[in-house]
Amino acid sequence: MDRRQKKTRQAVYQAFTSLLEEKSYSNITVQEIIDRANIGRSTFYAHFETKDELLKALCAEIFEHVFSEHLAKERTHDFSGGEREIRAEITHILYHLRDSAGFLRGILACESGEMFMRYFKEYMEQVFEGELGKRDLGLPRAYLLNHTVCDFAETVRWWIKHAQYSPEEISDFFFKTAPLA
Amino acid sequence: MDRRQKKTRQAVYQAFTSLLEEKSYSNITVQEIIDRANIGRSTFYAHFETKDELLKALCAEIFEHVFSEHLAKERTHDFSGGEREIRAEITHILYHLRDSAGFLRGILACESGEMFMRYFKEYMEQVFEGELGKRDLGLPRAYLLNHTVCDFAETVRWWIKHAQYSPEEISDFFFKTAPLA
DNA sequence: CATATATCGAACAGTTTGTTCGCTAACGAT
DNA sequence: ATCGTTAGCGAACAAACTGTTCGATATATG
Repeated sequence: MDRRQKKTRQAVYQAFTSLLEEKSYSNITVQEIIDRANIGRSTFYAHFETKDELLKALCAEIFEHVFSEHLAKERTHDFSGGEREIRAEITHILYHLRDSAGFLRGILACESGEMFMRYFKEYMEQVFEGELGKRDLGLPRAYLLNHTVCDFAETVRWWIKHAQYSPEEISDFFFKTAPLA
Repeated sequence: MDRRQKKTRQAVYQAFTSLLEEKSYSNITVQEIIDRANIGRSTFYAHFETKDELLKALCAEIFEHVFSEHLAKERTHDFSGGEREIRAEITHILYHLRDSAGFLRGILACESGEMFMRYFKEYMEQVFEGELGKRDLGLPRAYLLNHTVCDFAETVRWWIKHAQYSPEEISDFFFKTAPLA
């Protein structure tokens, strides 16, 4: 990709995340992003159709990082077998998420979080897809998957607000109630 | 309150909910609400500062209804004792929510569903406060409460999207994984 | 160097928002 | 029934934001 394009995208991501740490998503205007990124108006629209598309692209970038190991595993069909593996994977993801805590705090600050959470859950679905408990609780599979994914996502959200816990502790919390056995 | 004011508020609520059944919150403009409610522009702004304030007021109105029984119980210090009572109460709340399903679909289908969910969870905290399982799982109480509240809220959100289930079935689903025993 | 392409930024039309203000209509207390 | 008070009306307005266009300029890449 052209160096200029990379520079522009980087400036936009940077401006956007720094704005997200100050105010909620819906109160941020394209104009503010443009001003802070120091780019021309038409340049922004050459890269992103809307503010929503920008958020989507940014989330994809973040998740590319957070889920990199999982996606690599999937590509090589190296599906994890037991509970030990999924525990390790979850803890791993939590470590990655902790690195982005600043950005997450901004984007999860109330209203703005919804969209991030939606994308996050999409990725988590892939992680939990084959890991749902074998014990049949008499629940629709779709319900169980949604339950587990939301459980984890809300655990992460809670963690961001109560930052005193370690990834291992949070992982423990999650597995104490999750129906993954 | 002045009859005229009541009439105006009613017209606005009505217009807003009917719009929410057609399109998502963020795509509804104040102008549309005004047009459908058949009121003057300045009249709307005399009642509500912003669209968000309107949503807030409407949520408060809805919850006043949905949680009326629970709030009455709390006022008379008639705290429920066993699992049977809380199950009945949850089912009751689900029945109330089903009545507002059209409105909920609109409000949950976008970014600002977050706002509704936040208010909803606030109320649900009161409901679950004294009902957390006695079995100590070694989890912080704040975590457990958040987990349970989010679990229920997400169950409701899932239900709105998969409307083929009855309140009783959804209540069963919820209690199969909830740590309330 | 030469060609392609990214950026710039001003200008534009179209929306939406929130406020103001003079007028009219409805209310409710006496 | 009257009368002072209050609510609603709606046109007009300034301000902000959006998304697009276009010619000029700067930069990248082969």
